[in-house]
Amino acid sequence: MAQLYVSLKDVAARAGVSFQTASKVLNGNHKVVSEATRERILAAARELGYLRNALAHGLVTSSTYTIGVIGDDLGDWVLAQFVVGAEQAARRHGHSVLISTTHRDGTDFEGCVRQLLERRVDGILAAAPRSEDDPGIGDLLRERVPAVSIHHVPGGSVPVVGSDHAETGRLAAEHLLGLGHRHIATIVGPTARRVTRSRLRGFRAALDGAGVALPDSRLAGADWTAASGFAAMRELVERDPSVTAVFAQNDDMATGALAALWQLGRRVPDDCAVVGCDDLPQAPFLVPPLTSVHIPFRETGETAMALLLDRINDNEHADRVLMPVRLIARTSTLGDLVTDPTGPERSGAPAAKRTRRHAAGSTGRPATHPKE
Amino acid sequence: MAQLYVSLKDVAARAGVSFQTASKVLNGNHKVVSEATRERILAAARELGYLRNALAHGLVTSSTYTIGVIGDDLGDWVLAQFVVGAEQAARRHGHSVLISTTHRDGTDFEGCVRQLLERRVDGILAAAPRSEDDPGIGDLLRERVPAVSIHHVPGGSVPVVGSDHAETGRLAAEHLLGLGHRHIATIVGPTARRVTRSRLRGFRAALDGAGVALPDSRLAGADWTAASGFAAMRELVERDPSVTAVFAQNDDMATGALAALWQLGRRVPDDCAVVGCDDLPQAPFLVPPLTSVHIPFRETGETAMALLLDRINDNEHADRVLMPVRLIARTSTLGDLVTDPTGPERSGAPAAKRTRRHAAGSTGRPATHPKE
DNA sequence: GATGATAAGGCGAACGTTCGCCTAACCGAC
DNA sequence: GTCGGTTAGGCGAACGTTCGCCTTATCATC
Repeated sequence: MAQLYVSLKDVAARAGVSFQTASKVLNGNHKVVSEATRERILAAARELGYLRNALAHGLVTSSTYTIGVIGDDLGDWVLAQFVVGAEQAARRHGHSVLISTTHRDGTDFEGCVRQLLERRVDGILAAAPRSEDDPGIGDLLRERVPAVSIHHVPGGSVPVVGSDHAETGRLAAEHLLGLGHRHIATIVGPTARRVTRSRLRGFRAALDGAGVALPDSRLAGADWTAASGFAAMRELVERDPSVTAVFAQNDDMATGALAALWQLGRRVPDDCAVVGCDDLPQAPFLVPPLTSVHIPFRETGETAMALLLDRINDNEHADRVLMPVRLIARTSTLGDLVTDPTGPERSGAPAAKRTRRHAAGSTGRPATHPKE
Repeated sequence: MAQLYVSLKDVAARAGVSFQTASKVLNGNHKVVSEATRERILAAARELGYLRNALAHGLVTSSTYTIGVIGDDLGDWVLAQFVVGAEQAARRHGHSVLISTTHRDGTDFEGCVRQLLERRVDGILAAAPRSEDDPGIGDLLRERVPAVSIHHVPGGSVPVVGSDHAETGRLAAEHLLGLGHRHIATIVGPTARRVTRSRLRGFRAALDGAGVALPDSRLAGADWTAASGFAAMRELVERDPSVTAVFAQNDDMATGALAALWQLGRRVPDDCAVVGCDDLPQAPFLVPPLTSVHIPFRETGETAMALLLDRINDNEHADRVLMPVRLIARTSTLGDLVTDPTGPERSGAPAAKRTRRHAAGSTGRPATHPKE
């Protein structure tokens, strides 16, 4: 930490030129000096360990090659995936990422924006679901720099990159219907969230299409956590013991549901099938391996960042992007049809539709399934 | 995005003062102007939406109130927790966080440092386990700004905040020994990693102390993923079917181990108890709920950032901090003793030590459960 | 009525860049 | 021997701040 940073002046002095000339050379402005002095300058920079001062650079060019990312809580695996994807895309284009997380209650969005704008970020990427219906957010994001969000932003003019939530619900419903289920329940996230409502809409529409009802007794609210999924599942079974399948709107809640069913002594999927959503990395290794709708979070982040960079560079760009989702079928709905969690994934409905099993098990899970 | 940013000059013009005076007032330099002009300046700033240019500010004060965080892969839940904790601590002290992730292979550490230094961060927090034994890293981190790491850094002079890995291994071993297990196996992470070796050292020492051997046949290598834990568990059982307990060095591998045991038809914990490490949020909701050593990742990040800020401010600071770890006992080792995954956690060894159960009618599942 | 203290705020310089224009030297050609 | 063109590099200004010192006006005091 001895003498900290060397400036252009230092480099220029050592090379015997003016600092402006050094600047030109170090910016790759080839044709402006002789090969000899060019070499001298580059050598001096190298020897002195010159690192351009991005502050000064940004001050004069008024662009910082830095993108601000606002997130609610990066401790959340899903949100973290977005950010990772976004960071990688940014880095590929020579940009850095400044992160700013809202307070626990999700209210400090404005403070985040301010913090980023003071640092003169070139653009803002919002990953703040809790603020999706706050009307002020739109104004903040429209204010000074280009923005892109991965959640709804009131008022428009902020492009959104997301996935097709209704399709997600539809996939889950059709998978269960295809397996012959008719008594189907669902565990949903907070109803204030758009994603909750959209997934439910798609889910319900598919059931309706098949003439299957979704009464309130088969709908339980939760808050995305495994604990809430656990409680919701118990509640569902208590309200209507005839339920044979459940769709949880995310894998954490599905994990809780599996735990509840296990504790209640209900076999999965024989007594009750479970479909999750998100396809977390551990989904194939839950007991039993969890069927889930895969959402490409990382790719969503990459796409969102790419779109933002296009906007910043005044390139053409879409106003809205929907990433594709797909269902990965595993044991929690298929039963014995799938035996190896490490094996190749199955997509969509099982190749051979079949009625629900009742046979008690030969191998495998039995130990944990006492009713036999 | 109309006219972008307003400068101090604009504010000053509107208030009818020089921009330097406006600067003083906006920096809270109270006693230097009359109350009236003070009000006028503040009003002008508010009306114009003035936001200080952090670039210019940093240029002259040579401090940016920005901390660089280098991480290997924030998609990893554990690493993300560190970063979240760090970000929150930074934010509490008015600092922002610039993140920079190494390439997939973990080699681009130098590029990350460079990127951060160009932006003149006030300090660097390293969370890059893959570089823990790269001798060059130490030199880079010592070079220009204060640094703190949450992993070993060769060469010293970079404070490290971490947890006591040997203690972690010891806790797991003693818990299993206390339950009467004697045929104990372990699934370890990559042996190149220090954490792997330390946890193994503590684990082995505790077994040694109890006169229990840990032959190579009871040791399986894996790579932290659930898939590798799954494979390792199958291997362990195949090599030595008499094993009655296993300690996996993280919860993902433990999750894979649970899946493998389930697939093999072995009851947990009756046939084989499982202890994990990390205490992921879903651990209480695995089937069965997983006993695990809790590591305070978030708090580690907070502590590391606090230490870094102390260093930056030339306050006194420790050279090494070890965060406390504790074992949370759940069904995967205790069996029926624990019935409610949502209930209060149990810490340490079970209140009443007991020999292993053999009761056949028991199911590995809550006795409270409707078997009626 | 000169003196000195205090209050209120102006002013120049510096931070490290980029950018566009300017200059000096050299060279060949008419 | 003057002209025009090219090559190599210098130079001033600007970006938006902070900081320390300077100036002016006001006012009580001797």
